Amino acid sequence: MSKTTHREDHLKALYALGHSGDSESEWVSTNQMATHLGVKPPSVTAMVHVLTELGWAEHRPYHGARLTPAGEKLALALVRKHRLWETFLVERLGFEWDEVHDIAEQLEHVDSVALVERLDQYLGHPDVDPHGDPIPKADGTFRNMEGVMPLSELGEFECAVVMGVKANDQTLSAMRDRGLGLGSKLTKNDLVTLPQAWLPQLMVKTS
Amino acid sequence: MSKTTHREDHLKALYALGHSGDSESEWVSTNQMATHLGVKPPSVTAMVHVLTELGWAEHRPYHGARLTPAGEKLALALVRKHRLWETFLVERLGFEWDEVHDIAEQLEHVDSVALVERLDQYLGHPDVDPHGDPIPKADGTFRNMEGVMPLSELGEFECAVVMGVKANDQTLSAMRDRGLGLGSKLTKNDLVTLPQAWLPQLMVKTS
DNA sequence: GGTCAACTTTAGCCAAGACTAAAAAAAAGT
DNA sequence: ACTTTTTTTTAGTCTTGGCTAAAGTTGACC
Ligand SMILES: [Mn+2]
Ligand SMILES: [Mn+2]
Ligand SMILES: [Mn+2]
Ligand SMILES: [Mn+2]
Repeated sequence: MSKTTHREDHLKALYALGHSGDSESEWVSTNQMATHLGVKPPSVTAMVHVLTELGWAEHRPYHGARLTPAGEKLALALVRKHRLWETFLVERLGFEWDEVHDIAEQLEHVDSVALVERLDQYLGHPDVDPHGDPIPKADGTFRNMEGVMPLSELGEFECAVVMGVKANDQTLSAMRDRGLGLGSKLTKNDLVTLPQAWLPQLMVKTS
Repeated sequence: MSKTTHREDHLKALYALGHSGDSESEWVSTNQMATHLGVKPPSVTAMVHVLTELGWAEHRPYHGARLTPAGEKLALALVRKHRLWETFLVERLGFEWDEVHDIAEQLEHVDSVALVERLDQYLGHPDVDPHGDPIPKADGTFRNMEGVMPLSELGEFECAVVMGVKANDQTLSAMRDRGLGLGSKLTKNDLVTLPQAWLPQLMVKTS
């Protein structure tokens, strides 16, 4: 990878791991980063030092790292590109939702502001990507996602609609085989029928 | 750049420089490669050794390098990707023909066979890119381009049609300002009116 | 054929990012 | 509180692809 691509992957990892909860940006441990990126901890320490030097992250030794506001802005731009490309691949090229992540992982590093903005326009300024994840706008704002929660945390309900899904490609493929997709309607009965592992992965809204 | 991207750029350079004439693949000098790629000659020598080791090029020291059949196949796949992306950028995203080369230079390195084939289908299997250059098919065959020659080599003619153009972005932009594009009709008068430097760059066919 | 200029390769160095092994710090257990 | 385990950092090495400077080769020109 280019120097830039490398830094971008670490920024994205910091962003993804720091926002896994609903709370503010959390401190992310070196081990978490290493696991997420598929490298060894010393490599992460080195890159965190670089990001700190660039003003994109701050580092408390033996405690963790997190993005600065500047780093967060860059990370959001990457997430925006990733999700726009995924949308293009599914909406225009006819890929399935379990086939696009790895390709978007490469496309997100193409450097051209004009390209991102034209792509966004071409796709009609979509709000969410094929997995129901919100696409940040150019200014970094998000679509409001309130009322959406994991199926596992839903209490009493009559009917729920799938608004998104947090799963790897293999699980996404299996869900597709069962006819699950964005907009699918679920009933109480599905709580028992579906694989239990999927319940926290299916993001739903009552209807 | 990634290891792969680097090798690919050298393969493309060998291809481009080795096919500049109409003849078979020619030996390409180290200096030519270095100039083309914007690096110093020793760097080229090193990469040529790597490509030779991989069976993609052959090297006659102090004489030059050229692609093997295996290397040529890989180079053609890259040219295919580059030109398909350029076509997408112009036809679908509305870029001008002088804005797409640098972006395609990045997109061509995205690694996914399925992506290239779906893109080709999405674009309706185009024969030529926005600059009139033929797009190799998946099997490596080309559209026949006979009858096309530089305007400077055209003898007597009544009317010629622009079939392609060999120019950098700056020149392409200037041509666009003059209303020139693929399909533009030229008359004898243009031989005097147009900038003389453009005559060998405008590929035309008599009509 | 000898000389010289141009080109190419080799030799040796640097930067970036990976790794392993060892040291240091923090957390956990008793 | 003291020991032990886990996590993180540092130290040192490897790979890849840049570079400059020096040496080698080719070929052109007398
Ligand atoms: Mn990536
Ligand atoms: Mn997604
Ligand atoms: Mn390229
Ligand atoms: Mn082109």
